[in-house]
Amino acid sequence: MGNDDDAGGLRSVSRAVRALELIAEAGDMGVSELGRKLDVHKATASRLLATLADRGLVERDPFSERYRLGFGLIRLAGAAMTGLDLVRSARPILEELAERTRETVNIGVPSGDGVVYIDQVTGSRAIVSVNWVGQRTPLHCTSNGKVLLAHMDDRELDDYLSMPLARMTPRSIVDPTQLRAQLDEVRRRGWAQTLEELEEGLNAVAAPVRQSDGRVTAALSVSGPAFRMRPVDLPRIALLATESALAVSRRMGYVERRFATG
Amino acid sequence: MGNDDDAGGLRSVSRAVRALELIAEAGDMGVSELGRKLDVHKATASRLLATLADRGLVERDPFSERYRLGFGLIRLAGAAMTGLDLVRSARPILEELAERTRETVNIGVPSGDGVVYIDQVTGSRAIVSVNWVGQRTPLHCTSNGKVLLAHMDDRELDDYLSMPLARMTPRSIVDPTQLRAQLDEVRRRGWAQTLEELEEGLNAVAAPVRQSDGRVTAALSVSGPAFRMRPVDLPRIALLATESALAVSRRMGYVERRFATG
DNA sequence: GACGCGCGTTGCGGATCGCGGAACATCGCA
DNA sequence: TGCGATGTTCCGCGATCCGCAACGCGCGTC
Repeated sequence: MGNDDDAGGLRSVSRAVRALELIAEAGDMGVSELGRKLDVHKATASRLLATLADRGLVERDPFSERYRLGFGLIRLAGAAMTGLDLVRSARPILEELAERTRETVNIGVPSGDGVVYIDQVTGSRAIVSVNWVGQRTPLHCTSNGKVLLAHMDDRELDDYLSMPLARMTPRSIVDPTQLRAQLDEVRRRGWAQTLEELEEGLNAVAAPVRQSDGRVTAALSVSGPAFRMRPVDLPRIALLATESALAVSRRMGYVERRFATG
Repeated sequence: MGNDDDAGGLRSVSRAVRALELIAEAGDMGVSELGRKLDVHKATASRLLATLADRGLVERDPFSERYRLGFGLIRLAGAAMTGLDLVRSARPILEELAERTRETVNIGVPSGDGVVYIDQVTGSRAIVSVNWVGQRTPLHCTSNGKVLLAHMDDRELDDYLSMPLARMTPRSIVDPTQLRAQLDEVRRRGWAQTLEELEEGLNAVAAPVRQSDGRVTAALSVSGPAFRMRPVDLPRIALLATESALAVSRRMGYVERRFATG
């Protein structure tokens, strides 16, 4: 899913990034295997991996001799996160929200045709804490994703809906018309919800985070098990999420307008 | 610090990674500036950044027009972390340790001439939770680092100690002889401590995590404010940390030997 | 043990791709 | 308006990196 082919740009660099993505998807990779997937000679793949390993972006398992993503990436990502003022500004607010709701709080941004979680705070009631940071999930079956879709340009939204929507669970919304109706509601009331649409037993609500120019560039969600986050509970939780999202937006320099619509 | 020059390998790829590291250090960067630091023509830097941006590893601030690290890196790092069995295995144990000590727990691995934290669980008493994941800190003034140094090959250790040790606080150990004595103690009693050597007011203890072959490849630490983690408290906390580290080691396939020394 | 098959790593020569220079557009500033 | 700095695009040439092939290695089979 999301094989964005080979875009333009410097060839080896492009190829290197592609290699990293492939390894990320597969978990690990051998030289010849990478060569086949990149459609290059295995000698080329070998040299590429050697370079990446030299720089610490990949490393080889001592036993299987296969390549995996390396710690260098984690270091770079750490710098990326601290460099992103969004994470910096949002952190304390996410923590407060996690404390108030006692559930897991995530903040995500659009990336490709999905949403990537860039930070997470685990609530005290979370039984098993899955770390979603860095994960990419589909837009149409996550609450964060619905928020982002709801505030997307019409053209982009049309593009997205022109592709078939993946069914992750029986309750995933895969009908574009139905999804559009939901997105209208999201815009109207200011928050989105998902009811076991990504994973069975997992509900969530999300609210938009705005940049200083008012554009929605991120979304903030509270998610938890369906038995604790029943549909009847969601409006209350969503209110807290909306407040927090607004607080983050303010930190990003957003000031509310007094226009009724935006 | 740690400008590892231009190592071998494919040129543009090497250069691209170098560029990412430079941007990580500086926070953000312009085209010409990068060109100067990489010692290439600005046209080259422009193309390089365009390619990286195309692939999502960097992105440009809409206003300042300067480049920053992008979300693509976070996505890759997320995959790297879930791919690393160390993080997977350690997570629940870190959480248990954080709950028992109510302080912040980190796990780190050596990278270059420092230690990189690859995962962290924030304890409930942590006042302000700094996210260290992805950060690189010097070996000689962190408890994790001391553990790693203590179990390093003699040659590597000599190399490290041949360079001057940075003084981060007044209490940093910068005398190689004194540090060696501490490392002996770390090996003997099985855990390391730092007393406000990295940051004033911050104490920590750490214990070694071993791979299946017995080599120490990571370290696990508990850190907190000096007034809660007084020197007299450290042995008790270190005992917990050592137990947890051993539990992680076992999950990695390590079985204790009955030899007195190793 | 010989053989075939797959993996990964090195030389090597030659085509390709990317580098550097230059020109151009833009912006801020005096 | 001129100046300096930044960033992008075009073009020709040459270093670089690719594909080939050969080699070493491990594994299973005949």
